[in-house]
Amino acid sequence: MTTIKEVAKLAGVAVSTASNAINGNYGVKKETKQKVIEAARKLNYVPNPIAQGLVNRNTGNISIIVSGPSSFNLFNNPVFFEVLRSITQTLNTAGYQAHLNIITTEDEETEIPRIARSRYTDAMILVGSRRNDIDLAQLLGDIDIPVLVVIRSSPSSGVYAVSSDHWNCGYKGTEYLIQLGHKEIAFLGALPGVSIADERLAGYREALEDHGLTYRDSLVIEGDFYQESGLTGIRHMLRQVLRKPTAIFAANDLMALGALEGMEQEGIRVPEDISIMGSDNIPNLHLLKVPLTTISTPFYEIGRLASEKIIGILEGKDDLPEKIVLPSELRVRESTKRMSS
Amino acid sequence: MTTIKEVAKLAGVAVSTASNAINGNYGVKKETKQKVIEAARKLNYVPNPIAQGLVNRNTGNISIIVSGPSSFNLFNNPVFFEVLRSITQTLNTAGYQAHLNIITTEDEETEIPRIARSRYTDAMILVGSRRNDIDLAQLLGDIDIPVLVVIRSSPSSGVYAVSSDHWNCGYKGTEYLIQLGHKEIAFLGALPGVSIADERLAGYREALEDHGLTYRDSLVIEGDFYQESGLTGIRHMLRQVLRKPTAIFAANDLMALGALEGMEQEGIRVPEDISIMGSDNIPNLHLLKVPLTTISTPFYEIGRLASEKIIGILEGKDDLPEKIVLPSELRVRESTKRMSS
DNA sequence: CTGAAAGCGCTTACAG
DNA sequence: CTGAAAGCGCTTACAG
Repeated sequence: MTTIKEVAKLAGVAVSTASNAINGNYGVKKETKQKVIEAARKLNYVPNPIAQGLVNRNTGNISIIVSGPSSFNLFNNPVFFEVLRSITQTLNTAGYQAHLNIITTEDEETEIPRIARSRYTDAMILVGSRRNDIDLAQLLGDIDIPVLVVIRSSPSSGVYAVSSDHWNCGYKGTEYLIQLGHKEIAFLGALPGVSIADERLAGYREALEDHGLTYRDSLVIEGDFYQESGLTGIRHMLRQVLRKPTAIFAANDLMALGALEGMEQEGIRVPEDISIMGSDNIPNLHLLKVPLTTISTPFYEIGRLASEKIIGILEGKDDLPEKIVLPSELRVRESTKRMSS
Repeated sequence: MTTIKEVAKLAGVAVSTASNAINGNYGVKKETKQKVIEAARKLNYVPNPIAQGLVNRNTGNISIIVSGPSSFNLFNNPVFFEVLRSITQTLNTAGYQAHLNIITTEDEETEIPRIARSRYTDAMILVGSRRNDIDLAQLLGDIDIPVLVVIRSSPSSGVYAVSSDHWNCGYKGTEYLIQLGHKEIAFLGALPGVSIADERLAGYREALEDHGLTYRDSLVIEGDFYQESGLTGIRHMLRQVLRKPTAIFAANDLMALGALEGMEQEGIRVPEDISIMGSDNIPNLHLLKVPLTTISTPFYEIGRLASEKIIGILEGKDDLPEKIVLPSELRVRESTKRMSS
């Protein structure tokens, strides 16, 4: 590995002028600069980022922390890879490295502070945490590097967020079902205190009320945004409730998949007996037994803006708002149908 | 950020003994060691890995490079996240950090050497490259840090590999179709020079021949292991060939999904008209219109062993073989049926 | 067992 | 415009 010392030697200058020539910081005569550049090229010189990091007090690394359920065989969501892809590409293009950590909800409490203190990273981007806002705010309060959460709203000031409009997603989805003539609409994915769930639920509720329908707790089903909870949640609800809903709004596609499975097990046909829609628009929904109507979330765009925001903060040229909210879109497929009443 | 200097000061010793006490390298009196440990604890001392890296000449980072097609909207495979999850967890448990790079096939040529030379990383794990073995061997030949490829065989000596038995996968899948009475079996996913494709194809061919069936080029369909190629490949084949196959072995599930879609567009029923099976066992195949029969690949296990292997190499206690091959299993669902002849 | 010194590869004031 | 010196936070021989 060639060092700046060797470059300086070949160019016949001091290491400090070699450094200045390469980084263009201080005034360097044109010719000497040329000599140094030439020597560096000849020797295939690549500055050692570790050494640079030591003096510059930064690492060029940004940690992406993906958090998921502790039963790891449930820990899968096609959304994650899409977000990782856009974050790492944006980061790399800007000359940063992405550190990846994949942890469980339980480990957040020890791992997040550990990673922040490790000095391996200049900032962190949080993906997928299902911790409620109050606890998350507390956990992130002690972190002294920039923190950004993605696909959920900021739990507290000082924590940046890039997300889509969850309230609107809940509202728009529910309104669509109402327009199809449904009056008994269930909500799948209540998770009190977690903003993404609270906001989608609030949108659902307001859509109902705006259209003169009654919000009822018995039609609100808990779910943790993983598939299994959709399956168990829907089966439980179907057995409990006297008047079955005619439609279900699921707060994400994964739970909708679970619900599809649960309804199949209960002998309920979709959409003939019950309509269902999801949210997110994960890949290949059109190939399902019942192609799923959903509301898309712009994951690639979210990841891109999250990275740009974090880089802006680190480089002191942050021109994006503290909270970025992107729009989402309805994608109608075959799991929802007009009431034939 | 507290440094070892402050720890040493509080403990009343020199920084070198503080260092020795903490790292336990040289002999240190029990009491002084205690004093140092205590001081470090009190000050919440975390060694700066950047500084350590500079003297130890390692970074503690391992790069995971995921490579995919250049048309990025096609770049999605649920397999990737599963592999990332197992690699990063294993790496982190052993005290290493995962660097993530997500690139395109085209960029491999510039990015892989760049990452290797960047000094940001001690080793690299390659995921998803569809470059043919000869070119890959050449590309990796110049890399002077340990390189391991995952889910494909090693293209050359010096490159480590952790994979499943692709030949057996092709053989076992084809044999299953033969046992169902099929005699005209197509292979979807030929990609000459790429070991995973070549090996699955070789297994397919040998299964045919072992059972007295003729291998025919016209039934071998090209595919790049992404979904789109399954769709176009199958449509093309169905229009070209005179005698339609009664079954298809797809070299991965993603192409099988594309094929499912293509056959639907061509008005062909699965499995009534044509049986199809995939490989990999990605999530939620049981929820498809036609639940897909497949051969599972142990992705989590592959990622875990890949990380252990790389760590073993870096730490000089490598006790795993240079090429690790794991078994895969048949998962029968509804996309394959017995010939009713 | 302990500490002073040198050095990892770089950058940043500062003198000339 | 150029170079000698100091320093980033650590570890590693080496002298005592």
